[in-house]
Amino acid sequence: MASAVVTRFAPSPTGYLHVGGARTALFSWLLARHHGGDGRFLLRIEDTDLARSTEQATLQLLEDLRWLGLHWDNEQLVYQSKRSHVYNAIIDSLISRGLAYKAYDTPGELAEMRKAAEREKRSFIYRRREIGDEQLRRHESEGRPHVVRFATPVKDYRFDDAVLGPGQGVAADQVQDFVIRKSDGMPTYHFAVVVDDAEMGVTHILRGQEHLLNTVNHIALQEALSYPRPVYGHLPIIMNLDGSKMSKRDRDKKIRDAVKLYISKSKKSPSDVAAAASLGSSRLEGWIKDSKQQLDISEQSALTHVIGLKESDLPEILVHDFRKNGYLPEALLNFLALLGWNPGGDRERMTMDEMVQLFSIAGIGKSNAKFDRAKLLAFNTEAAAAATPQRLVAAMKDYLSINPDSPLNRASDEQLGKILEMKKGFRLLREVDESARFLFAADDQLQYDADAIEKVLRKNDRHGATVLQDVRGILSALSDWSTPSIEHAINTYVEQKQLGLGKVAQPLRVAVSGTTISPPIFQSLEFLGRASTLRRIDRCVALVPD
RNA sequence: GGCCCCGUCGUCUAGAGGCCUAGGACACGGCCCUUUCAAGGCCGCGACACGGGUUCGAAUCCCGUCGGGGUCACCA
Repeated sequence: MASAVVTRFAPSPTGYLHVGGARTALFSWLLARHHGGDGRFLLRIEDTDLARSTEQATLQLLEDLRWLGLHWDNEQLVYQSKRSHVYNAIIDSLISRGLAYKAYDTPGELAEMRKAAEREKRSFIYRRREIGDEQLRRHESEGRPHVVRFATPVKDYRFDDAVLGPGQGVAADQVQDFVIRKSDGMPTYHFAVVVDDAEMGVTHILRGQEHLLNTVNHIALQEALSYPRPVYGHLPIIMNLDGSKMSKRDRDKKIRDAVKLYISKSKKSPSDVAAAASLGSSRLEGWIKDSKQQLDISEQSALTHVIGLKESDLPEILVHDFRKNGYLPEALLNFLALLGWNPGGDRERMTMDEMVQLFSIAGIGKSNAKFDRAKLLAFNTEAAAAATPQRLVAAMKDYLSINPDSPLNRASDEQLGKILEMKKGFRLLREVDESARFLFAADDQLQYDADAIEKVLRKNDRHGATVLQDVRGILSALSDWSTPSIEHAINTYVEQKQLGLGKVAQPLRVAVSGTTISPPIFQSLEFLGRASTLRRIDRCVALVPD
């Protein structure tokens, strides 16, 4: 029997899934699925940081993973916060064997040691500091807070990385005694990750390159606990196009800049803005001043609404952001897979099944990759073009479910299907949404673009408006209200009058949509219906100045 | 700054000593199609970071320089 491949994704719950995390999850998932029945993909929630972890954040994380279709094989999710007893038992035995010890340094002392290291231009290395028995007893009787540190055996630590190659690690002079249990009694990431991976039988660990040096700590722990060493593969990091790190804070930054601009331009006070967005004014002002503070999703959308910043103006960072802007999960996944991995040769467009079949750690690259949204957009366009009508309707409904403000939420499945068909060639579902909204507006509420009216209808002695009048008569007399019949009638008119089709189509477009851009006009008219079409033409003609 | 990783078109990459006057995709530019916006078709622009070696021969191997990134938490 082939030996099993067990991979895992072990995020800490901080809300919706970051694209970097999504790629890590994808690679781990692909590796497991590539091994078919012998492969398992496990999910574990690393919530040892009690202050940061919330139930809602976990739910959001799971929502994104499900949307991507990266299903995990363990029915029961593993929460590290619920396993303290397991970790403590092991830590206590480590202490009794002299392999770990309690350390009583205060934060101030540690900071001082770090500063000293910095002054001497060397790395800060914590090694066990001998304190007398007497002082130890005094600390204990005082109940002074302490951490537990692992007494890392001092030697070279080297391991073979499946991505970066053999001989990774550090020399003996870089090893240090890291914390394995925090003063609040929770294990640190380094400890919990090693114990859990061993207990869950994880054989292959794919994670970001920022973890490369952590591996040394993990190996040292594995040796002390007689755990097998899994295969490690450290993935290149995904960066912004400008080379900065892709961070949730990018969205806050964009909003913050826009808010500042808005406040200075509109001459409104921060507290006005805060009130309009139903935020506390101290919350808003604190956030404006401190770039480390972050808004949550509902605060973000309230604020952007107030200052007129659109969702599509913000950089997508989280999987949820892409979903909200109308990307298809298969396109995101295909694009993400190619950020750091490729099957060799010129192969780019792949289905999930193809990726599963072709995936191998050997195809993972070593250098960091920049996230180019333009390419993702092209992938999405192709994925949408390749999707079946049913698939697109389902995707559109998913999009609408998290964009509740869209009037398209009133559309039936059949109507959505028609709209999607009209918009064939679209790039994003958001584009379909925004370009089809006029179909759901009230006839007497439609907004007209002044430039469009001027250019298409008023110019040249109201030529466009005159054409509209003619066309109105033709349309009202039409016996069959269907796309072919409308098209035929208009074409006949165009030939009679020796006009270009544009001279008729554009006025019509403006009249029913309010702008010079819309889905194909004849199909739009059919969709709107005769009554609406005529009402809009009448109202529009009346709006054209002399 | 110490330690560590990386370095092919603007971007993602193919390339594992001769197949490379370096291939593909996206972006960009031009043309075509066209009732708008897209989509689509065709053509084009465009890179082996630099300097030394090794070799008959290097994008591919070695060294150095430069550049980018990671890490130096009681966060993961």
